[in-house]
Amino acid sequence: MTNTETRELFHLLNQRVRLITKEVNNVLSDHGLYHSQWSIIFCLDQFGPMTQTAIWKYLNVEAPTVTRTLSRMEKNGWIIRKQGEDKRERVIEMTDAAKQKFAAVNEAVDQVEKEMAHPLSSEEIQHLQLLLRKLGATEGE
Amino acid sequence: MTNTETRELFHLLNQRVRLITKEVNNVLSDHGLYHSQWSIIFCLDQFGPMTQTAIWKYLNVEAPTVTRTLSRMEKNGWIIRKQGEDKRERVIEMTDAAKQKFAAVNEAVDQVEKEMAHPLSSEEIQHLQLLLRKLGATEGE
DNA sequence: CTCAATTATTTACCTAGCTAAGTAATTCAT
DNA sequence: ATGAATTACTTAGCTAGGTAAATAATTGAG
Repeated sequence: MTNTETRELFHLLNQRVRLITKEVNNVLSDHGLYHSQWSIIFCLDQFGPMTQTAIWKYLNVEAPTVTRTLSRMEKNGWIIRKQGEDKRERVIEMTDAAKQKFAAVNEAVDQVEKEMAHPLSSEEIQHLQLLLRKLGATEGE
Repeated sequence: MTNTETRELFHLLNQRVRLITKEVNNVLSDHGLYHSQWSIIFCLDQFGPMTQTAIWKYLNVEAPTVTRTLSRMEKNGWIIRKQGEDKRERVIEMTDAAKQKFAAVNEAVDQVEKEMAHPLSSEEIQHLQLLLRKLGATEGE
């Protein structure tokens, strides 16, 4: 019985995330970005230039994923990679073009996210966050 | 202010789903399956032989995604495709081998899911489902 | 100081979402 | 009954997760 509940929950989770990603990608396509590229831009805006490791650790993604996405973004003129003090590191910065576009994209994303979150009250959003944080939280978190 | 909350929420959602998928994939790898392949097997067990369209509609995924995944599963001996009455349709069935393995895999997945959901009470799971259903629910849903 | 271990990034190769466009079978309007 | 529209599925090509293994730079133990 409770197994069924759990199944449903995970099924629902997957569906929702796909739906949301799709929606966000759709909005971002007007700006020539994809969801995960945007998440990197957002990260860079928030923290300033940062190392690739810092990025993938923050996004909770594996290193090769970030390497690949950054390559695309570099090719498309969103970011540049500079060599760090430690010569193994590559420090990622937004290009001037990216900085100029940031506000508009941010606005658009806020818009969709607000729409999608609209059926929920502020308290519900907080509660949802709380429940999600509990879900799948093994010891080390 | 509320924008930040929303951002965090979507960020968290993505992270959780990735983490969960990873965990499930890890368990499934012992059985030679991946998460989305399992979701199809589960579907077939529940509803019996079904058409590809029925599958992708149920899973809320696009048709080509299912086509590809089914090809892999066919190659690996999990399913067979039979021609339907309507010759455009292909009816998908689990193989005998798949049916034999089903119980063990189901057990293993239940196990992980239960572990991951463990920090949540039954009420919390119900509530989480409710909140997720509200999220991103546009008119047509 | 030197060499083994660690760390940052990359490469290669899986799976799995997506869209756009194609093919074959069926349905439906005329 | 025929031809246009629809439907089921596929193919091609994109993004983005993941793991395993390679390379280059740094750290650290002796």
